[in-house]
Amino acid sequence: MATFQRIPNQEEFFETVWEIVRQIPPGKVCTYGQIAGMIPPSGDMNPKNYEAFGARWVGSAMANCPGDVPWQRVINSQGKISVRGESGTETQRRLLEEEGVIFNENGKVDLKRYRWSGPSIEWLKAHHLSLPPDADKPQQAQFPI
DNA sequence: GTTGTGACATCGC
DNA sequence: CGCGATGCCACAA
Repeated sequence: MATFQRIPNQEEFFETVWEIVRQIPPGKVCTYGQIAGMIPPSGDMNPKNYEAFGARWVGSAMANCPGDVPWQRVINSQGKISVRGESGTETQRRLLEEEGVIFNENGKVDLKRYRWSGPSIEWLKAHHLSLPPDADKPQQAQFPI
């Protein structure tokens, strides 16, 4: 495994996504874009394009994820659930609430509080991944609730 | 080979 | 804050 700087195919990409998602601890959430940002784009693709569509591929990976992947901890950048299917949305919300994640009146999660900082640097290096852009960035923003 | 579409992100109104 | 439009990749039919 390991040692790939570009994404040979969708399967590799999916595996990497799943591996990252498995690192998310209970009670924490992560955004599609954040995960995509940890995975270097394939050499064949413009970084800009990857940035625009990488998050979707993460979503595709979730749609086909194995049973041991905590997919419920992956939400969109708005702190909202994007799972297709209403039953799926309910399931995801319930699972997160079981882990202690609180949803506000708008059905959104406070990302500033529950956002996963990302895996350890060593873990990223071991998988030849990039550091999340906002890993150590101080989080100051609104608190809509 | 063409068309449709996706578990997204961002900006504008 | 909510909703609509836009961007523009890869894959399935």
